[in-house]
Amino acid sequence: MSILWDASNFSLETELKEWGYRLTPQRRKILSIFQRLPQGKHLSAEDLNTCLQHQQERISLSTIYRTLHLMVYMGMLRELELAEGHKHYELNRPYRDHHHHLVCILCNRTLEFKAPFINGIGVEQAESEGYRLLDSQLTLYGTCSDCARAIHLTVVP
Amino acid sequence: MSILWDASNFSLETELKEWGYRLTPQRRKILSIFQRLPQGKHLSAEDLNTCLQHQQERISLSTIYRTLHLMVYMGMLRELELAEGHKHYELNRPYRDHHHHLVCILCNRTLEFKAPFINGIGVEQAESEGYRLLDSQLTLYGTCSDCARAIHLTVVP
DNA sequence: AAATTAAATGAGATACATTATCAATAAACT
DNA sequence: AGTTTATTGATAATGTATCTCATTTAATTT
Repeated sequence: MSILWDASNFSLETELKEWGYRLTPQRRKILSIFQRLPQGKHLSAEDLNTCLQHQQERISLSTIYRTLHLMVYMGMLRELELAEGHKHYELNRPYRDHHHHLVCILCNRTLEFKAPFINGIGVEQAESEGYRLLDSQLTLYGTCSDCARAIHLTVVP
Repeated sequence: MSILWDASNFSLETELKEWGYRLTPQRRKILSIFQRLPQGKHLSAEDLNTCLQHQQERISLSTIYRTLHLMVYMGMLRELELAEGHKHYELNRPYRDHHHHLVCILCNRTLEFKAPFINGIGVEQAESEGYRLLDSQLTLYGTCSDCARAIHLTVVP
């Protein structure tokens, strides 16, 4: 299985069945929220929770975390390690908008950029070690120009 | 400033002074631990804490966290975002062993690999946005062959 | 060499994200 | 419909990291 699966011809039900998992309303609902998310938008577990509450859905935090893990494991979601102290998730759709991140370690401002050939490196490296690749992320850490300027007026946290 | 600085001709004292920070025994001690670490080895804040205790050094956790942040900011350390739920740190010595990671999201087994040209992409992208690049990390997430085999006998956490 | 001042430290409290436990529930299969 | 077993929900527990503030100390000045 490659990370390049197509979101359009995709059934949560058959995907779950393949792995021996069950189709539940909670899993259906959570996936549908990610599928309706605008390009480049990603949610934390807490974000997802409040989002569900706004839709009058009551899914426990335990289930939210469990479902996120499951969907990362099955390759439906990407888990983003940014710099805010909690993880973010988004649909894993490399065909449409697989992207990477440039993060300011001081203010956490994050810019996205594309680097299509990274995926090739990832697949090659993973397969050579016998891994099934789920996601590849290039993250650049630095300081943005605003912070570089501000740092001389204040102290590092 | 580039991320390609040379660890051999390097003085913590002058580096700190350049940024307007003070040289303290705690900072000296913490850096020296990283400098004596074997290739490819990285420590979490907790690891560092127990390591210091074994050496009869008593440095508070607050100071440990503050020093790690400071040294990442000054470019002496890399902060690694792997999959264990806490960050790891290692000396930032791109000349000698700048490497990337392939992580199994189930057992956290981590392999290192090199991809020298990644750095070029990083510098280019960061500079085009006015960032000062501190580190670039390509992280591949997947499942290793052992876990892929084991998963059919058990349940996803 | 003492006095000054501002950065740095330590200890503890605190916040926050995530995981564990376990009884109750409900998919999927017979 | 009945059975099995994955899944859920509520809550407690864990663990990483941050905040606060009084105390200490490095660097600078007199």
